[in-house]
Amino acid sequence: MPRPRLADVAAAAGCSTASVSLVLRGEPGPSEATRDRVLAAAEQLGYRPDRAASLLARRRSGMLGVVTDVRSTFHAELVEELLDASARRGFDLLIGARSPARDEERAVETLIDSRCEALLLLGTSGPAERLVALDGQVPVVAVSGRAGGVDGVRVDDERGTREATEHLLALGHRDVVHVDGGAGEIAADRCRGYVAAMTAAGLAPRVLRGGHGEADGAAAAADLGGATAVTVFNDRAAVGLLDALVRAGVRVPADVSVAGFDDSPLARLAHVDLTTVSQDVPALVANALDLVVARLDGVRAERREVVLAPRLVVRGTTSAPP
Amino acid sequence: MPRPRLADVAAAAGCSTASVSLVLRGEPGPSEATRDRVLAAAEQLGYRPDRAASLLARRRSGMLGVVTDVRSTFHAELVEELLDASARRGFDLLIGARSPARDEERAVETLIDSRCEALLLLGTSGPAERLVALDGQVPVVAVSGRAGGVDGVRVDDERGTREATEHLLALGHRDVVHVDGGAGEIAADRCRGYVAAMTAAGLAPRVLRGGHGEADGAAAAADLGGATAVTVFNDRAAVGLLDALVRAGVRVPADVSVAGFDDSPLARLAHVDLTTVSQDVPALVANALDLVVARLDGVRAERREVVLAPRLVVRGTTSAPP
DNA sequence: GAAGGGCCTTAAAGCGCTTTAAGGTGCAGG
DNA sequence: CCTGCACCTTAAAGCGCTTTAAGGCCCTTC
Repeated sequence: MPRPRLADVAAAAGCSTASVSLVLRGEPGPSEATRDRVLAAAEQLGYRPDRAASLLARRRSGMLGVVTDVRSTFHAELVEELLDASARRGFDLLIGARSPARDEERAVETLIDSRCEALLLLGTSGPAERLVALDGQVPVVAVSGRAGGVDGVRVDDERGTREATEHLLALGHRDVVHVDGGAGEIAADRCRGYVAAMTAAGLAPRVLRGGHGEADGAAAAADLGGATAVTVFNDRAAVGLLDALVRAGVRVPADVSVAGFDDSPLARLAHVDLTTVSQDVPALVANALDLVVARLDGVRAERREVVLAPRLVVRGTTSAPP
Repeated sequence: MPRPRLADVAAAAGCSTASVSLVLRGEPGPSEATRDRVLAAAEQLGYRPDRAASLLARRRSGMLGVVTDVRSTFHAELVEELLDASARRGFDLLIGARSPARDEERAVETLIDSRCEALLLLGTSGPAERLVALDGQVPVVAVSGRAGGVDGVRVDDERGTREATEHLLALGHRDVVHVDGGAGEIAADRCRGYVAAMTAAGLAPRVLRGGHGEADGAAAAADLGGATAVTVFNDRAAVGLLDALVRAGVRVPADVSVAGFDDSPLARLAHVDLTTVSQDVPALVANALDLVVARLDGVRAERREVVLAPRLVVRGTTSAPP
């Protein structure tokens, strides 16, 4: 018994393949009676549509293009979630890696070339006019990055570090420093949140030079001075800092409290147990896909930006000052 | 200018679409002259085949089914690599999760139902006759598990722990214990490797009850006795053990050396830096896909089993005994 | 020179689904 | 009783590619 096709269902339901197609996709047209018969027949035969044929007939590719920065673990997380979430919505993912050498424009070209129906740019910082032009060709959504003129989804970074800092202040810390993430919009936002919380509390902010990686965080360990608490640009740098502190015999959180940003899997490890700010990757991804789908279905034309609230996750690396 | 199709290339090359199709897929038939013209035309037009149409016409789905144990991080690694490697070979992956509640047979059913062309069973332990029967329906490859009667790819687990143990013995350790992984073929193999190395060295083996997770490893910490070195079933358990030791004030590797198994990302973290046995996930996956492809292309009929050599990765958790 | 045989090439028939335009049907209104 | 209209339904034409069977062409061979 070969697998049933549309025609088999049609035969069983006593109608045409056109009707079956309409019913199974929930399109308007067929009457209630036809609908019932078709659904019953499909169910009874265990019918499963053929994706390739469907895509072919509707002239779609079923592919979404993603441009990601190869070096970012946060992007890796986003991609992983995207892989899942987009599969659930019936899309395949084509991943275009961007690196210092191979810039975004190039990656985008390849993706468009490969019939992607829409593009998700992770952490893009391209000039607005380029993005808008691109958006003219194919729907574009900027995920976790500044979205100049195109749809975007991101977490409120400023609020994230602000809340982390406020958490430390509430614990009684006064000398709180921030290890920043170097250049870039996101690092600037996070730094701003820290500064805002400190100034609001009438305290003087102090920012240490940092970066995206473990080594950057570790390097900052020497400059803490008398600080009893630190907010760090991201989890990787925070873990580096943590490691340097432990090796130096500094107890965390007894002597120094540390808070990261991202809630990466790293932070969740039992023996790291880092207090951090969660970006809610699933929500970020789900929203991005919603935007994409809405555009593809032609439901919406105007630009939209979604800003999600960050969520402070308090774990074991923060406590009251010594 | 809409994207070129086969007919456009045919027109440009002055031949039929049939010839173009043959040439582009490297099938025999067309003459050298035709081949050249077609390739030139395709290149010139920037032709890219339409996967959906191609799959449809050749009655294939382009999908591979993978059955994985949701709880295993090692499986997660395999899946991640598979995602990549199979995409490169033009396959989509359909993942069927297996858990204590939802057994392998069920997952397999769904996958076959969804038109998968072949199945990759991760860590299966199904009875040989069931696997063979399944193999009759669709090519099956057992990855990292005992392959009863069907194609299989795995690492030599016994040799892995044997080499890890030998490494510790070579460092001068005498009192080496093994924390095992509970029931299962793999745990048994690894345990056997440890025992073999110890007996060969004229020492008495001592095996502690363990398991797959961090907690299992941590629990074993209390039972080490005077042991100066430990080989652990897998990295997760080893990290748990490590954590328990550090918290108890035991220095690693100064007081106790620890070796894991899997070379998971966990082991590679700077502040874990675990000596472990690498399974070479990319090789495992590449071999598995080779087996699948060979079967699908009908190149081979007889069963084949690939056993890869493990590789000891010496990092910072092992050193000479105190 | 006819018959036979390699080699290439191609027309045409799908693959399983979507979509569009045309064809019923039944009922209200004239 | 004929129109007109609103609703359903369906035949048929693809989507872009693969594949098969048939056809051409040009040598050989007798």
